[in-house]
Amino acid sequence: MSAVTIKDVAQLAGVSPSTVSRVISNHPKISPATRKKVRDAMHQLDYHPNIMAKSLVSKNTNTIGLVLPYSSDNLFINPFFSEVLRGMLAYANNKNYDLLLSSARNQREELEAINRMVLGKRIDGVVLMSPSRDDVIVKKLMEYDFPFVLLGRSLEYPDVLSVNNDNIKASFDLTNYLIAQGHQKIGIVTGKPELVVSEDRLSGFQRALRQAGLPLNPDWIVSAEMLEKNAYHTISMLMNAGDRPTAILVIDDVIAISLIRELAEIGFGVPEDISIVGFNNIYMSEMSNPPLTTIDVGIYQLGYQTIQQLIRKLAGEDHPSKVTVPHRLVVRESTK
Amino acid sequence: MSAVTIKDVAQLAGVSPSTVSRVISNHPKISPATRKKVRDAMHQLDYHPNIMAKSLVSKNTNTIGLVLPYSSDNLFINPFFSEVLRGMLAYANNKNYDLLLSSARNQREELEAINRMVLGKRIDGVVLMSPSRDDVIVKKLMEYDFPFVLLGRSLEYPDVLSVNNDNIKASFDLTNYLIAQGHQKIGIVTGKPELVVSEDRLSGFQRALRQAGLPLNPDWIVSAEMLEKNAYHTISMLMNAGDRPTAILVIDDVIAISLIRELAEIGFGVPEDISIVGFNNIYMSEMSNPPLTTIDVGIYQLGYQTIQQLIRKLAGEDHPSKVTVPHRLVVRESTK
DNA sequence: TATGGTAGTGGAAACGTTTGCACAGGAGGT
DNA sequence: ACCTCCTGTGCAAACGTTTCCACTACCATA
Repeated sequence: MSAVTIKDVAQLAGVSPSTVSRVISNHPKISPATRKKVRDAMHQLDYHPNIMAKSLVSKNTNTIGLVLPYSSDNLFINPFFSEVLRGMLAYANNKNYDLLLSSARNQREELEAINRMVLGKRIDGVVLMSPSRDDVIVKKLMEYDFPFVLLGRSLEYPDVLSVNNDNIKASFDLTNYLIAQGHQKIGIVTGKPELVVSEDRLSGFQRALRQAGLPLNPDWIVSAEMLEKNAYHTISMLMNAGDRPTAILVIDDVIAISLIRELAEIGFGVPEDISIVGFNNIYMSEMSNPPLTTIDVGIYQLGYQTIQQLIRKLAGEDHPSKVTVPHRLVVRESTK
Repeated sequence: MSAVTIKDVAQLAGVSPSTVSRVISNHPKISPATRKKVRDAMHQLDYHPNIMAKSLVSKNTNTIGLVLPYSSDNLFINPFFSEVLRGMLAYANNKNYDLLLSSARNQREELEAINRMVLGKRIDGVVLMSPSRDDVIVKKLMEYDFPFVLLGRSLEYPDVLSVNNDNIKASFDLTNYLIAQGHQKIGIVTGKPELVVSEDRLSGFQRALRQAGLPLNPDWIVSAEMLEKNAYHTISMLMNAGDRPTAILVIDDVIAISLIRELAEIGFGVPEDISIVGFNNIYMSEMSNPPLTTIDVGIYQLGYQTIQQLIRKLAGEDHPSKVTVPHRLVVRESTK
């Protein structure tokens, strides 16, 4: 195991360690001759700086922390996450940052993990993916004045960085598409009420109905939770009521895809008997049977811009603190 | 930003920094009284050790590196990955390890990232997910005697850690299931030939056919690549030949699911007109329409045991170097 | 020729830990 | 009463960097 240090390089090049350090950090006043000598020595010894020692004194780690929140077991299984991560890594690696991952099974663990990373001086900034409203971690980070960015929700504080979609508008647009297709009786499968995103999508839906003067039958609102627990019963209730919806907006593509399958089991065809739309446009949505009409929320971009926000802040660059990633209606064959 | 160090704790507790350090690391010969004093002081100051300083001298980082390989754009989008990661994090976090993520767009970048982490003393061990056969990184790590584990392939070297499935057997089992269902004409959609996993699954398939004395019509072998490029044409060729297969084994669930949809578009029902089976049992397989018959390869376990292998090695524990995660046939409704 | 300025380099302290070694004090054996 | 041994603690060096400050040449200017 090679343990070549800056001193070895210095010795080989016939200069002092300070000079080597300066060459590494591209200090302006190093003579070209010295620079070359040192570079050659570094190369010859296959020198790589000890990052621990470096961060200990320079006080930055070129690392961004990411704690996967406890409420996200589904988020995690959900293909959503790996696409977000891909976007994050793309930007981070390009700027020479790495991602440090930890996970938590509950809020205490989440707080612990963050404390360990932040107070342990292990990372320069942190991404908060916890989609719920709870602010104890945010408060703590603000108190320490530690750089962080929120993914998937925003906060009124003007200087808190965040990256999000306009979920209200997205849901509004999606509902209006259904209305424009002639649907008058539209149901919805809602997500966990404690999540901001669920609330936003529900409210955009309601607003669109209201604006079009359409009714919202309470029987047409079911929760994803209910659906998961007892799919058959829930769907039967919905579809065998005297007045059944002709279209259903589903809070998430994954759930939409599974709903389509469950409808098929009971004998309802999509889109012949009922139209289904989802949210997110995950990779699978295009490949489902039938392909799903949905809102593309720019999953990759969400990840990409989250890290962009954070790294820009770390670099002291000026930039708006709230970023809204645009969404886009993708019409496929699950609607008519 | 709190900058409380071991010295602050020592001062408050009225002991020396060494003693504090010993309390932290549970040194046996510290008197209970001192131990309590120090613990109280730590708590009162909300002390968290500076991990950089700690690793600098102790020479371990409690961090495991993970470089996402360049050939894995699909692997990455593939829900497979997030489930593997979930397994990895579960074990790692439980043992107080974190994961350091980097990605690479080509082999040079991959090597660079590994060098940076390994030679930079940033990690204690590394997971290699690159599923192809190329050994330059493995050679380098062996040369340095740096701990690593292979995920998704094994190597003849006796002391190289690896976690894998028995893909030959898995494919053999899956094919035999189809044969037992009465299928005599079975086709296959193969993966990239340079991947070990593709090769193994193809060879298990061939072996089962041979053993049953069944023919393998060359027209019934198509590559996933071809399918992706020109699905319609490829499928038409397959299905409109005089002699068409009654079942198709597909190298990967994602591709199987998309194949089902494409067959539906041309007018072939699954499983009425043709049976389809996949590999992996990703989360979505259960929710597809129809639900997919597949081989569960224990994705979560693959991740979990990979990290287990590595951490055990780091802890100096004795254990077998090659782990094979068992697979399991999951019969659903895409076959008859 | 003396003076000042600048470009290039080295010395040494500092970052916050861990740990080998030394040492004080008390217990136990003769 | 003396020696030995053990328990618990402190001192100081070391880990591999960065960076402030000082210093040496050398050149240009007066």
